[in-house]
Amino acid sequence: MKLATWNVNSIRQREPHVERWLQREQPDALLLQEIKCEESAFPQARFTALGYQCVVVGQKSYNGVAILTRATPQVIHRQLPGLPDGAQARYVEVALGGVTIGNLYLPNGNSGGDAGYQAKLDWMDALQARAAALLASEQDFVLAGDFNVCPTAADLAPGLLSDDDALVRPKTRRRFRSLLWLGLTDALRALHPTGAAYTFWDYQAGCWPRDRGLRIDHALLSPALAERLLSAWPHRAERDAQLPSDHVPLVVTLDGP
DNA sequence: ATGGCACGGCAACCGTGA
Repeated sequence: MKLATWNVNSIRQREPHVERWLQREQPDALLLQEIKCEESAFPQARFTALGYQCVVVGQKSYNGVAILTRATPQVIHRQLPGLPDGAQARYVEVALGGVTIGNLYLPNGNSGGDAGYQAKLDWMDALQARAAALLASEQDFVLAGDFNVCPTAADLAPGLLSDDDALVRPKTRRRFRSLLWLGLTDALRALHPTGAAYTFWDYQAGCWPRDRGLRIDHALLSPALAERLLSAWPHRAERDAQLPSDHVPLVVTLDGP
């Protein structure tokens, strides 16, 4: 099974990139974040022409997530349980081939002052509760997407962010660690315990040519799935495309169908 | 030491991103 997560920073701008990548890589599931449109504006026909079905949770202008799959998925949730009604379009969960797949776009937390940061922490608490419920149900599952968390100092270029940035603040990192302590496996770090493995480079200040990036896109695996883990790595070459997203795909392969 | 960008949106800059 081959899965990938990719924050595309507008699907309408990145549709050709996604189409090329799908044709070349043929994943079983592609999790998209920041589609930045409502479901009616999602270029679904382009992907169905390539043999992919789309589950889209969108909103105008901001956020938005989608899951593209070759087989027919069962939709489980269209928003993260435990959040207020009318929440932003940041979560979609499906079942596919015996695996529950949660696709998430966690709030950045740097806008909106203290309340904005608290909303990020609340979102992480709801994610923790969802992970605990999935573990209790003994399903195989993966929670993947743009977490907007640099888990450790190895996950950002030195000096790139200040200590009070919402991506690295202690409460942010503590909540990410809590997910791991539940028994989830950070797929990339399980196979590549040290060193940089960035998934994002800012458009500004020559970050990409100087390789000053962040590892903020992650895939967390339930225990039985972690035992099937074969590979996990960012597709850095996508950052060199014409008019690229500022994120690249994180690709995970698992033994078995 | 610091810094230069991109996207959507009832339409001229602004909120947001990270």
